[in-house]
Amino acid sequence: MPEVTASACPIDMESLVSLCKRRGFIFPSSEIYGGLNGFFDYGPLGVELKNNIKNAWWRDMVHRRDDIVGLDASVIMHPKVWEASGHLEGFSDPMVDCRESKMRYRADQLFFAPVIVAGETIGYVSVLEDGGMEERAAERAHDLKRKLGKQGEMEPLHLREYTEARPEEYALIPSPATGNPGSLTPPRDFNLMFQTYVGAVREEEAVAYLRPETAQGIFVDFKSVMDTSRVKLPFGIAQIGKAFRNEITPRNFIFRSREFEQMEMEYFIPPEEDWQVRHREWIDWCRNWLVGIGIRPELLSEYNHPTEKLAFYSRGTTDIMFAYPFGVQELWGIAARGDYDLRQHQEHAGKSMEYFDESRKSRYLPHVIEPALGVERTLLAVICSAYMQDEVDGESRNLLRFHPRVAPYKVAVFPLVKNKPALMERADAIQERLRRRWHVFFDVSGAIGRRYRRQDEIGTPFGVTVDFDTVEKDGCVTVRDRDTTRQERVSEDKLEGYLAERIGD
RNA sequence: GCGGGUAUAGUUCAGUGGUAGAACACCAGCCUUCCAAGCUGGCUACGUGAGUUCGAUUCUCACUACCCGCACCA
Repeated sequence: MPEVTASACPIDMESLVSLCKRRGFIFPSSEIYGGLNGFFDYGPLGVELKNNIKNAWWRDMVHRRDDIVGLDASVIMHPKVWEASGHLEGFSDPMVDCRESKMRYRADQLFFAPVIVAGETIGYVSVLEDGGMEERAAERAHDLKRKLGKQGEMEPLHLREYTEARPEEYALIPSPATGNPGSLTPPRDFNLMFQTYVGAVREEEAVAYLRPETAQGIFVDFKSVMDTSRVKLPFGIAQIGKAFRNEITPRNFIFRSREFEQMEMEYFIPPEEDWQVRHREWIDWCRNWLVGIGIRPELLSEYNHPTEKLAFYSRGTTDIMFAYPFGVQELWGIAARGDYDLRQHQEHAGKSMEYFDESRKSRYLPHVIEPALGVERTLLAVICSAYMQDEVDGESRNLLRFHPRVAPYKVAVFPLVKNKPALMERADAIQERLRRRWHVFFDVSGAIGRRYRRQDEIGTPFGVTVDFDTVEKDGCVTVRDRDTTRQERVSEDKLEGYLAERIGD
């Protein structure tokens, strides 16, 4: 299989951002006040596209399966949820900057050790974490000893994380970039959770957090759902909702923003079931779903997290990647999380999270497979997949070939000309009727060709034109196809059925 | 967070120390019998805040946002 690269993406970043703004898909947040880094607004077309993506996911994930139920938990939850989940502790990365070289490192990936020769500390060495760091640290220690002309036996190096350095040691540890001590800052915490206060009084006890992921709502409500929904293992709980992360550097348009929306599902399975089989099933399901809403399969790839780099609670994670204009990046993460989350909440809350298995007459904590997908990342992938330029009769044409399921407008209705009342009335009656079922765009101004092109650019799959024959002769309208520009005469009473067949849902 | 670049109309771009122009787009009217036609008219901009100056969109500084690279992304 050929490697998927960003250059495969049919649109560059600048054109993409410009198109989104120009056509009313996405605006910078609070633009009249200068904008706000990491936040975005969705315009008339953007909100339709976004809702269509969410609805498609919900229908396929919840309505069209008998083993998954839905949930909508609150954004702000008890602060202890985030203690139990590990986000309060682990969602922050201590960072260290080198003031001289302007390099930045994660403090837990920077290791240091004092060099002790003949009982005297002659200096420090530092290395970045990797397989050969022990050897490199030893080399540097010997270099240091030689440089200072010290004699005597060197004690074995004891490497420690920079996070464990004592304050008086910060100035003594050399920067890995320059080799000189004195330029490293103390480790600084970046907590990615937004803080707020519950109630009008701003005091410590009132501190709460905006959720950084929707998944914890599912784990916390696991028992309630189980007790009320007559679900039996294996089963899943799905949720769509906003999440917030105070990212250090939001980048790449809506790809990494501070306020975003997740579509997450936790699929609970018996602990002894072969999780790898389930995991694979879900990866395939997710990939098929993406292709089904119009994402181009040749822009998708998979990335398996190497076992040694997995988060401690994860047994295996596969990302479905997409070739965005700015690189091949994670779109959908499918993680096997074991029973970590339920176990944590069981311990912290002191409430049993166990499932009683009727068939085995035993109690246990289920394990979980978690497919987690960002709505905005999906939306971006949908636009990138749909974008194309082609040529019609020598004229270049921009179009978005949205799958009808996600297209903001499903059909546009036009009177061929607007200065003939008979055509106007008939077209108006048709749009009224179609509007009961679909989102319809009604456009009377300009030449008919221009109106077709306008719809091409916003991805409306079908155009319906009322002409003189419609009114005077055969009662048929012209249905024009966005992708092929081909036209077909369809009798007015068959129109709705004709469109329904092609739009689906 | 660091370095570099950018900021003028909805978009893409001109331009000036003395109140800004084009193209396309958009709106209205006329015309128009199926792929961005034509004519007429119209709307809309110097990112924000200071400073220098008689006067700043233009020069200076700060801020904000965006783009590229680095770093980061439990």
